[in-house]
Amino acid sequence: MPKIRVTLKTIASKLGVSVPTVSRALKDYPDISKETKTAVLKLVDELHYIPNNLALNLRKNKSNIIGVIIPEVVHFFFSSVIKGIMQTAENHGYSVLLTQSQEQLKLERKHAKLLFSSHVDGLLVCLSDETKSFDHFKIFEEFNIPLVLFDKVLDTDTISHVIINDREGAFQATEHLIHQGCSNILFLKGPKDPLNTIERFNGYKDALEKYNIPLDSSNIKSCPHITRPEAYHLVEKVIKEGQLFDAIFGVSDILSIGALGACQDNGIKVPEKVCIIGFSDSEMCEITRPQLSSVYQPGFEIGEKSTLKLIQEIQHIENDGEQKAEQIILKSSLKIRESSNRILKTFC
Amino acid sequence: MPKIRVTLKTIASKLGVSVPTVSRALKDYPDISKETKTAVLKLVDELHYIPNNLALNLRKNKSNIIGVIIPEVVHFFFSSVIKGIMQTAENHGYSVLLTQSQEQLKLERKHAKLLFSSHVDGLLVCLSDETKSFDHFKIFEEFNIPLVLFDKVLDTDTISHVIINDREGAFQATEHLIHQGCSNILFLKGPKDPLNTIERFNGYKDALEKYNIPLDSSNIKSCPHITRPEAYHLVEKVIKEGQLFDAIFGVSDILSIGALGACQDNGIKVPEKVCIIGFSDSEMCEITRPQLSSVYQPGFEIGEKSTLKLIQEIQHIENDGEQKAEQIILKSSLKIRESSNRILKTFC
DNA sequence: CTGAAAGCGCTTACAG
DNA sequence: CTGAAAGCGCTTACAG
Repeated sequence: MPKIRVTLKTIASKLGVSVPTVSRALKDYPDISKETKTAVLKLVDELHYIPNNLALNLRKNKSNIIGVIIPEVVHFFFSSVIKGIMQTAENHGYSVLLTQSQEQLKLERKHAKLLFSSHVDGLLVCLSDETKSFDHFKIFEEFNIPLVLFDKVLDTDTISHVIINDREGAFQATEHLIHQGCSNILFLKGPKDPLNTIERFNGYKDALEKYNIPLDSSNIKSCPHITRPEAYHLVEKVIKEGQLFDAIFGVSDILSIGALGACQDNGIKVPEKVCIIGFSDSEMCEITRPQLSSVYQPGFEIGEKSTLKLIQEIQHIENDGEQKAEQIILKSSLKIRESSNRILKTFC
Repeated sequence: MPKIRVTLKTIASKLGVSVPTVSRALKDYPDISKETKTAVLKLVDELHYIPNNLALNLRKNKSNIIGVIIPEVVHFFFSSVIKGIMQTAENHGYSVLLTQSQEQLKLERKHAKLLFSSHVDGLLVCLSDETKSFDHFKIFEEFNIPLVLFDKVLDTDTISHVIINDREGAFQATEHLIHQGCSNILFLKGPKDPLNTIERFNGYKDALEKYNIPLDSSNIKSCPHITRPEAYHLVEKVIKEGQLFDAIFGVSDILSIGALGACQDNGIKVPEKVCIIGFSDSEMCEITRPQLSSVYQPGFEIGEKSTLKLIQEIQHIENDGEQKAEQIILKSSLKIRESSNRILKTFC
């Protein structure tokens, strides 16, 4: 036989007082007799009273829940972001309702609606690659529910967002390759062009320009599904066809790792003949031989900063403040490892 | 100025009918006039009415939320489990409230309480390594809120759980090493011994016994933090000290990968001199050279099956059924790759 | 110091 | 076919 949940009513009737009195005793109200307070606290403890958040939320019109829509969970970068979100949310008394768009606009829409009806206090979204407008988030704006975007965003100056400086990161990576003596650099990208891929490409271009290296469009290669075998076969094909190159820059580590494998299996020494660098600095970079250089993308920090910004907006709104959108740009940084380092070789 | 949320009241007053009538019109009640129904539906559409789940939940005493406590998010295996949970939950109309214990009993406790007060309909837990009892989950049992454990469990026949056959998986891995001609097999384990590590050790022992290989306790090595550098340095030390071995079985891929690096950097050929196999079959296994053999642990399926079991229990309870605990054991399987394969070498 | 009343948004017997 | 009433568990002005 399951127990009946202990409510304020249970306690009130056991004590012969009213429900509001119990409620007040629990919340350290100024006017409340010492006796009732201690009696209430004693019973609360004995009966293991746990407040019903559902009722609280309905009453206060506040759920203390943050909704999250993320394209993919099984991914080093995104899971780091989630961790940053969860830890920050928890520290501020919020819970996290997590959903996954799987890069589909349809699912993103569905989850936005669900999270709205669940009365989340705020929403954290990394847009799917299919998303080209903010239509489905309009209700959040209308009802003053804060929305903060991170990582993959669209151009906006009305919605706060946290991104990294993709262009600068890609610039540094490309410049580094050039400093290693490379000038014929393959650029491996995904299929569609979300804003951050475009920015990475711009960074690549910037660096070439700075060093007066003409941009060769045949050096731009696309891996529609962003998988390792895809990059492997693509680079292998390039090699077999005799196209020359002395470096590879992949917009994602997994692409660079596929490229590395293709070079190795076709007798091209890395970094001696070809330098390779990736993007994200996932844990896999330390596992390849040679270890893979990469542009570090601070996932945890992105989660942390977006959540802080969101909570700040939530509190601001609760105080009836006007809200202005803010763009937060985090710094990426170069992690040079063996795959692009012709000077020193380190191990482990 | 934020809009006021549209409620049944808004619609009722615009239409000059009562709130219950609107409610009934929306839910396809039998007795309801065609006219009111169409009028209501029209307004619902125009005003973009979205029901308030908070109110619904309070009323129905059901949240359609599943609580999840997982030790770590940034982890290939766990994130696969989470994906399985989320997809299955979503397909059945449930949302997921995700929390992370970080392997700490203290946090697990805290989250259990929080999830209880959030009135989750059921709870999915992978126990932290520190957890030695079910005390903090007792309230769920008392109030008939289903709990399903997965992966890391304690011995129980009152709580349903989904695990893999760790012992069998480890047995197969060890037997495979023996078939490769190995007989002096290092066993790398973590610090504490959660049930699944013990089972993996038992599988290792079983295989040695079957082939009459004496168990050498100096072959059992511990990596307290389960990190790659740890395993690297441990195995390097073993090599430098001249302890002989011809194979390594790590209870986690990351340990085996560290071990692989140590062998390679110390001139020990893999798999020629030493065969190596890991556990989990994470994506990293395909990235090392040689690629790492591993015992596949079906993460997505574990998430899927636990969620299905949980939902089944939730529905069973809603129908006042008695509940019996079930143990679901999923099969692991061997993924043989280069690191333990002396016969054929494959690439890519 | 404490109780009665009202209300958050919804649903469901009970009347009519 | 529809409304008035009650209630899910809580909080907060309003009286006294």
